[in-house]
Amino acid sequence: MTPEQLRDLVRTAVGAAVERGTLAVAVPDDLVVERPRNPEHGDYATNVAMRLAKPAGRPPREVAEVVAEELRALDGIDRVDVAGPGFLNITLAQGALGRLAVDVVTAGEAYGRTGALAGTRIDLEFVSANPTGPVHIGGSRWAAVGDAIGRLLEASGADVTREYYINDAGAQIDRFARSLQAAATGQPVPEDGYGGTYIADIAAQVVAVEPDVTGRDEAAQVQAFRERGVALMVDEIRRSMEDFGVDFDVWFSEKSLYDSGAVEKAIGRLRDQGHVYEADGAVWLRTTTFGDDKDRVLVKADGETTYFASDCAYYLDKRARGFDKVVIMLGADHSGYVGRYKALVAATGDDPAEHLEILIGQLVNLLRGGEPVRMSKRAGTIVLLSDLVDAIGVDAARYALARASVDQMIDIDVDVWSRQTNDNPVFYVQYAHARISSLLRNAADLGLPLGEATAVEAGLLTHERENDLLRALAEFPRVVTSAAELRAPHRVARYLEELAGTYHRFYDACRVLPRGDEEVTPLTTARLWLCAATAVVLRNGLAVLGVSAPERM
RNA sequence: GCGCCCGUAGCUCAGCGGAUAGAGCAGGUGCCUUCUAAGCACUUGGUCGCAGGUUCGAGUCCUGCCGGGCGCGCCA
Repeated sequence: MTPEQLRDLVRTAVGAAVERGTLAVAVPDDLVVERPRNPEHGDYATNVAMRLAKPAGRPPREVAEVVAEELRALDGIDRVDVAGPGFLNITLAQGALGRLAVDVVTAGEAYGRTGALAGTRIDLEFVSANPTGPVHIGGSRWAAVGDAIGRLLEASGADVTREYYINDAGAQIDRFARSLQAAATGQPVPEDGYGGTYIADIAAQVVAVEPDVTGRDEAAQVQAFRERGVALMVDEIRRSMEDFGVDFDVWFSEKSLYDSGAVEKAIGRLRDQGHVYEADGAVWLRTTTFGDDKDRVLVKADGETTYFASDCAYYLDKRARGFDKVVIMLGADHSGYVGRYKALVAATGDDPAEHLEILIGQLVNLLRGGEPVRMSKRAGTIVLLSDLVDAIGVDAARYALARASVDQMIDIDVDVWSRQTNDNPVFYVQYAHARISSLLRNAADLGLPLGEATAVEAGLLTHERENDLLRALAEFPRVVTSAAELRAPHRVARYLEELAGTYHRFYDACRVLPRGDEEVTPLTTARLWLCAATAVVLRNGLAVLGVSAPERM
């Protein structure tokens, strides 16, 4: 039995009491059934009586007794105790809990998935690093976390489009193009240009494709380096994302919004809606109407449009593509962007609370040997996502980046991370999976298939460690659901660490396979199912994080 | 100055109003002729930054302070 099923039983019990007239309240729909920390408090506990005490106008413990009485009569419940201030401590009937092992294996990949967001189309934008250089280590966090959030939303049934916004318009792209041109022609790095070694690589690639490029006039050269260079840079970024296990569905060009006239149209639309005005020679969007700190410029006095102007067009484009919700993940260095973006959405006539969600994640702190490293594209002290992957591998990198709350700043010391790969909890989790895989291989070698689900005597799983493991497995769907709701993939990681620990302790205490000439018993089979169920949950959980579940280590 | 985030064990961090606050690492002591020891058991370690408030109950919510990070451009 899962906590969800038990919650339904509790609801049924409350309803029965109301029916009977022993309790005068409305049946709550937000009641909580959870696994108590202390095993003496039963398999599950609920605070429903404490929540109902006030509406019922009776002491919590009295309400608890009433509900407990109804609950005891239900199927699958062994005992119900009233404890403390009014908790109901519930112990499930033999077998009701163990049956979960069979249910999990049967559900397989579907275990933990829900339909909570079925029918919702979500556009999820993350990373979106400028195509003026490779993705550095700061962007790696958003790659790991953003993709995991996408997987979580998908696990909740949402239709997710992963999107990368390519800032291929504007001044920084001009600087990039001029830097390429300078590198190709042997000139020094321009003022405010980019000087990393990758610039020379890209420049050489452009020249390889267009050997005569350096013979053209200045403007034509810069033009060619801009187009070819950006395309090559985007290719490189795409490759590093793919190598990291992140596949974007859409690579959206900012420049295309200008080329198609979408930016002009967006400004026109906002003007028609009465939110645009002119002052000091510039065109402004009156975002203060919608709670922003100050109004924002769309077109500068020199006639150039701002980044914000293309954002207006970009948002409208996303909505026109049919997304119900636009989610954007940004680093804390862009937190000032939230207010104006919400205002923009409101100005278009949408409700920001419904259609927009901006997730802010704290920045990574890059260290080397304990010393802070200041990254500079000019000085070449840039540390790349690929450097991290080369050092510790995709699994370890993704896991380490995703296991921290995005509200928390994290230190990445490539030296330390490289040296201490065995300290990365990912291996603890993966090891549990490899261990089970090995055990199931051995079982197969002994001619011990799992067999028919109906034949499993789940009631035999009565050992304390077995119960711990079953309860942990039962939690998984709730962990996924809440992690998805909170956009907090780190919760899945932390859960997996607990599950792995629970499994290791079970493994230590409960022999699964017969040794020597021992006989195969129904308990052997039941435990095999329990192991298989654990492997399923470890796989499903790791999959949410984009981390592999190895069969051997 | 204003906005957002953080402050929990020696270190790095979990803890979406619940019972005796947890994990990893670091330190100490044990456990492999039997399913993977990348494991397990035991053990050391806490004014949950400080002060008020809200309530049956606060690490969690509110207010004010202290300390740290980020942001407050006709930059991106």
